[in-house]
Amino acid sequence: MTTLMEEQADFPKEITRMSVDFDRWYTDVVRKAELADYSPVRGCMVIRPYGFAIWEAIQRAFDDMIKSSGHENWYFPLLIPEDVIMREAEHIEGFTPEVAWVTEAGSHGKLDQRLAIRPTSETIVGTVMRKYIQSWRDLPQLTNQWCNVIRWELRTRLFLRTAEFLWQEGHTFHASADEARAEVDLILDYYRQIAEDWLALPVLTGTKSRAETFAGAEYSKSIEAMMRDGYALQAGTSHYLGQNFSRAYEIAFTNRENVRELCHTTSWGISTRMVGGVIMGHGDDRGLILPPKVAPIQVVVVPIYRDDESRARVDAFIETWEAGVRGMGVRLHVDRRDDRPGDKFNHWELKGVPLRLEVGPRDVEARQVTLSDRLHPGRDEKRTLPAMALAEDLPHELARFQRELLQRARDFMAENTFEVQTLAELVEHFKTRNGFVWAPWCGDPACEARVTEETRGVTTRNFDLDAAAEGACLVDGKPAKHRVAFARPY
RNA sequence: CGGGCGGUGGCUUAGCCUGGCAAAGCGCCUGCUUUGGGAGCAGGAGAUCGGGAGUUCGAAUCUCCCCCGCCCGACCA
Repeated sequence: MTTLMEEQADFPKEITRMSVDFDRWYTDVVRKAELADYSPVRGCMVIRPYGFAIWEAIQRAFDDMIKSSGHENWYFPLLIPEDVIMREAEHIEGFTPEVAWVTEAGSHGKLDQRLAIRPTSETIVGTVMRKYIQSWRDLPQLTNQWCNVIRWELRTRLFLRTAEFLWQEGHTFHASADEARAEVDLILDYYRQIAEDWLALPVLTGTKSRAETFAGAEYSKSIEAMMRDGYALQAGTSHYLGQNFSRAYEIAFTNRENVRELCHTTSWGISTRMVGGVIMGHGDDRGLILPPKVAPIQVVVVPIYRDDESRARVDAFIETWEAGVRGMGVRLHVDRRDDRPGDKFNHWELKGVPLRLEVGPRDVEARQVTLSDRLHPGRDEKRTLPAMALAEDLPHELARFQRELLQRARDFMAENTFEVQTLAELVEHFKTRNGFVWAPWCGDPACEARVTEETRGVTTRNFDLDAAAEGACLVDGKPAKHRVAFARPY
């Protein structure tokens, strides 16, 4: 009884503990950390400044990457005429269940032709780009747009699956298949870098099975991250579309030999879902843990004082080093609210701020600050740093935190990655735990479907095309073509 | 889209079965006191009880329709 109460007292009272109910933990954290909230519109969310700032950091990082390789930002229309979106059969078949349509408009009344609200833009981009591409000299065209899309999802969750979400969608047009395939790999590696270097989330990179491939693509590749509950999150996809779309939209060019050829195209995207990945990939029972590189606030300062006099002394002390620290590019916030320190500690831990500096009269005396680390929140693990070296030390502490967070996630992924040879072993595994499970697979969609059926929801995530497969398919025993990762997906 | 549950000040909820002045804790505002891990006292503001229709002298409460959310299932490039 006492133990239970003490234990509970040690954790935020406003969020459900992860170990009790992961889904509720997630929703509680998203809302109480002020990342996002529900809206009056079914399945659509409001992204609040603290959550949007994380997305903005991801945007900046990725935008810089693609600009460095010659990609350009465009904007294409939100509304896509029905005849345009319908032209690629396989594509529209895949999307039809989720497309929202505009059928009437203001005083105009019913429209002659329905307009789809973009669920993705391959069709409109192809239709538009067709007129800018005539010669091999016009290629490659490396386009990207940052926008919103609508997919009428039946079950929604904040950030992870919403009816409207924000993303970037890249659409590129190439003269050869090899060049387009290389583009797919380049972008996939950018996505890996965003995940690992910025979000501190290790990922599996590989090719999707036929069943998991984008509608209309020749093949799709993805990055898959592991969440703290062992579920997989597809956090980015890069597709080789072959000539499927250029055939349907007549996107052709005249080559060096004066022969007309169809373009080879790609498309790729990451979305606000990545913010969900950060939350579920790093969080704990106290709330969020944010990677310094994308944290809206990297260091929070909590002044501690007894009276007006000590308050003035503490403030003056903070001012002696605050500008210097900011000058090093550190996103610092001084919490001067008239609340008690304990309140502030819990508040900023819930919001996942990497580092906290506690500054009280004792620190002022010693010309130092007390450092508390979100990865080691215990009272016993606080350290002190000399104030005069803060501008130098804090960037190092943040870099250390970033490394440690990535290592922690890597360790977690390693501890939750397994290997099996048979369907029976795989089914047994998923009865008691989650994680990534590698197994040999013959490539037959029927075998894949069988796994999903017997495990009630486990699917293939991706596989390395170049890796040699050994052994017999876990389902039908035929020679394995791939070593594929299975997991429960979000 | 099917089955189940829920929506009451900013938040968490009680009240609903059995119709009769809308209530508590937290948060918010003011003052005092306090401040090194979620303080205390005093006073105050804040709700057309998710929306609409109906039954009734009277509806948060009963009936019907709709909206939003949660859980389970189906679906998910």
